[in-house]
Amino acid sequence: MTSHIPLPQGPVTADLASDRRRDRSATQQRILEAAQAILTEEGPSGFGVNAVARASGVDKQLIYRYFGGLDGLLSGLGERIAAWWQEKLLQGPSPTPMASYGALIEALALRVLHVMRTEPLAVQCALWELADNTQPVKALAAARGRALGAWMARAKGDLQPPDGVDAPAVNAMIISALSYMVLASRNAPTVIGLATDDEATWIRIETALRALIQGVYGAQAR
Amino acid sequence: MTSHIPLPQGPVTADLASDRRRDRSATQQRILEAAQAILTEEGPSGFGVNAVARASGVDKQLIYRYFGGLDGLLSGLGERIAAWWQEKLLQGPSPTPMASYGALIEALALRVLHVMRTEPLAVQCALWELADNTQPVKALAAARGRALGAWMARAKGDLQPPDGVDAPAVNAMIISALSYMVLASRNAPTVIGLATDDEATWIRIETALRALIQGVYGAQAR
DNA sequence: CTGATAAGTCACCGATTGGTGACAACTAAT
DNA sequence: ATTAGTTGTCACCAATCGGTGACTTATCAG
Repeated sequence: MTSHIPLPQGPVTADLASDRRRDRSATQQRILEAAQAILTEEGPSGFGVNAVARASGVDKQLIYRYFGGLDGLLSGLGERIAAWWQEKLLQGPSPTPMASYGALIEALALRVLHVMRTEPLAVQCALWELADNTQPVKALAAARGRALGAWMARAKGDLQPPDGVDAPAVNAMIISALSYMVLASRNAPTVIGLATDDEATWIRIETALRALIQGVYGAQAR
Repeated sequence: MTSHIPLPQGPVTADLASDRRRDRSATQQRILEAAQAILTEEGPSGFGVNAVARASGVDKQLIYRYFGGLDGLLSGLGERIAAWWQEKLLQGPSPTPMASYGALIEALALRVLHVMRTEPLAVQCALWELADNTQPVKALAAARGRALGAWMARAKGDLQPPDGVDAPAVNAMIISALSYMVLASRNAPTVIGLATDDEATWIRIETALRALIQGVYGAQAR
């Protein structure tokens, strides 16, 4: 936040600003941190070599040297964000084995909703995945998918969905619904007739979510 | 498609190319058509004054004269697309009064899914609404909302959702789920673990959709 | 202390963007 | 036929983009 301005740092004969010693890996780190910050704050459209160089106070030439260009930078950022997803999903109420399959999905859905609503980076990533289809961005989507899968595996135990219900399809729809509503609520005060700028609406959404899940997976053990 | 190249048309003393007589409203129409085509084919990121001018074979100066710039062009395009939405939603199986509230929502959801899957413009509009928050784009979203509402009003009759179910919230989630899945399937072969590049998966999604709706709105009259 | 090499810096490139000013060509009313 | 006003055309602008070449400066092995 404080280093967004490319410090004056003496044009010639720089004798100050040398508190930042020459350190390749530290510079790489600075670049990646700035890249993540840019994506978080400005979104995919504001992302680029120039913006990252500006925000990190590092000459863009170094981005090319260390990451080989925009694609390389994206790949590096992708790895960083993949780790971030793991952390964000796994933290919070620990995914202990659940009482029923419905409860498991409910917990997962609520967790996803919470992360999407509180983490701008999550939203920007989702947005990017929808708008862009270049390889590094696809890797981002894959990383999120893995994080979700890991969470499921940890919490599932030996629970099984009821017979006659296509659990993967239903689950995908539920996660999709939440993702879309959070994305859409960013730019519009009302989404499909729901006033998403009102906090009470999100309580209604959570309730509706429970109703949907109970409806398909049964009102069994809760 | 054929007029993407800005026809040579004699730099001086143009005696041909005058089959296109000087006609303001016709030119405006050409511009709007090209704008819609660009949005449909290239998406929001490819949209711009230069692109539209190029595609329509019209000098971009005229875009500024007749629409007052990019924002004005977007507004004009917005009106055009609002009408398009009305048409697309209302065509197909006419929204006759349904047997039950669940059946009504199911029909609406299937209609939306069909339009989203078969009309690239619908997808690009949704994408644009998510990525951009400028006024003309917001108007686009509002237009779609109105089209949906009109469909509902026409088909609803005096049906009422069962007591104890927050119908607006549930409906919004269902439409959101479908929207997100279609959007996400554009760039990724698999969405939340679902292979959306396989047509069979979409049948599963429709089935899951019915299960969800019956779950909340009851298995009553079908 | 001396070089070689890596790290950092700066000035540029071509392309593209949204946007304007000035001018030529056509149309229509007088 | 002359003229006024519209329509179309073209050349330009500043800003930004991703990307590169060439330079200075610091670090460290010998």
